[in-house]
Amino acid sequence: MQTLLQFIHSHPVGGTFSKDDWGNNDFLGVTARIYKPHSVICRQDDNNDGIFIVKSGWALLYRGLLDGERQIIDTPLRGDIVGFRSVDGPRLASLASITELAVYEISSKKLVEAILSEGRLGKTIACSLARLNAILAEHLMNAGRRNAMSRTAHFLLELEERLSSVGLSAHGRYECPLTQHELADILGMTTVHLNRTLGELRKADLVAFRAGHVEVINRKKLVKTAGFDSEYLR
Amino acid sequence: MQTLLQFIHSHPVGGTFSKDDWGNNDFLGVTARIYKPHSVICRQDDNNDGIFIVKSGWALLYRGLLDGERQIIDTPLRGDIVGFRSVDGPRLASLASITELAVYEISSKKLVEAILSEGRLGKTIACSLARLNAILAEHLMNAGRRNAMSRTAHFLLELEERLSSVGLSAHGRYECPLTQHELADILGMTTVHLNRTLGELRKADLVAFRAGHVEVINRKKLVKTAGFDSEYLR
DNA sequence: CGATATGTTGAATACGGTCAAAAAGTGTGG
DNA sequence: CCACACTTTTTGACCGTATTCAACATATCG
Repeated sequence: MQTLLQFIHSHPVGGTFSKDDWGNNDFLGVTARIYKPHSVICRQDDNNDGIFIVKSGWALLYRGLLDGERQIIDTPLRGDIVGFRSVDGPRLASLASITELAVYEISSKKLVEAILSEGRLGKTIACSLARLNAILAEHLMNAGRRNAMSRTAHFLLELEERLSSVGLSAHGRYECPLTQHELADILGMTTVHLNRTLGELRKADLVAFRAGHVEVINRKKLVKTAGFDSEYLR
Repeated sequence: MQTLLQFIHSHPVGGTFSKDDWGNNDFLGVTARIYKPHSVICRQDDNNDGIFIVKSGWALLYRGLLDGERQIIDTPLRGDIVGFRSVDGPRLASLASITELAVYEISSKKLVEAILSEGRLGKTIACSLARLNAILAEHLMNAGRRNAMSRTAHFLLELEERLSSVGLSAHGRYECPLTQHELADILGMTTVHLNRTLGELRKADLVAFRAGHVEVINRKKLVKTAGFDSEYLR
């Protein structure tokens, strides 16, 4: 069973981690816990303060509204850190698995202690948060200022880029287990409208999303309709 | 002229900073630079890598689309840190002043060095980023899943809370120099529709936004229409 | 095979956008 | 203090994108 330490040193774990930045803490010895597909790893408003690092699989980080609507905040992938808060307090979002999911869980308190004693770890965490920030800002642009077409196109290109940086995409193709319902909750639109939009993207030979598989067909045109620039994912 | 060090130790600078967390770095001796209203402090795609800490005044952090639309990502206020990136590279967003604005600017490189040698600073920066994360996630919920009414209500409540934590709001009243056009670019809607929405909020005696001044009238009903819970701002 | 989740399509509706113009506010110089 | 220009706010009429509701088709799974 691979420990967190071994995972951090293993081949492509995003631009997030550089080796040796994690000091020598006991939590590096933890092994990943495996969750079945569609299980809830932690729930919004819960009071446990663990932090998760995704080892493999797909997950959803989402916040619910009182009226039952939800917005998916992010789809944490291999190497992403989830759940760091600036203060003690209940969780702001829920985390659920889509596929089988392996995550390392470490105590928030211990992580903060480790940051305090090892500057490089602080930098690592700060950089990971800064990247998530950039992603959230781009999602905000999506929801606020792009129409259904370019929004959808943009997110599919983002996924490709993120997956490819952890070795899970190549040649414009990748596996994507998201349902259209989940995609809609990411993009802030209805399932029905997303479905029609995906249809249009397919008909225009830009990108095909079907059966858990995405294929970029005409990258140039797709990038143009999306207004996509991958700089924010670096 | 107050140095960054003195500022950090001065009375309410959010929950962002705790005293003594900044170690002993030369950049703590910088003094704030003053910008006139409506000046551009830095521009998206620029290659300077400075980091800004707002001392006083209102600013806008925004990203532009190719078609000329823009989405305002955040309104950094007293004590907020702007511009930290996970990697070297061009700026992802522009920063502009609305009012006269005083900001400390420090070199990204020096800050990272300081983080590496002083764990407490890493923690401080990480916490600041985590809070910004929470704010961005909430803005994403706004744009994605709340209608014009509750979205507007929600943001006005957020501003009140954020301002109050740095001593700039009390008794449900605060100064807010944002134009309706800027507010619309924050909320991802058009000026015209925002104007009508503000009218409705006023007519319903929930909150009044006029002449650079906001007044919460019926907090209970406002919180309810917004679905507002301030936990994410802690 | 039946049950449930997911995807697809159609028709009616609504929320917010677009376009245009007027009213009110702000600032500047004569 | 007024005239002028400019920005910001407000209002009206019309339009379009995305939502809603509903039905049906197609996978997926025990």
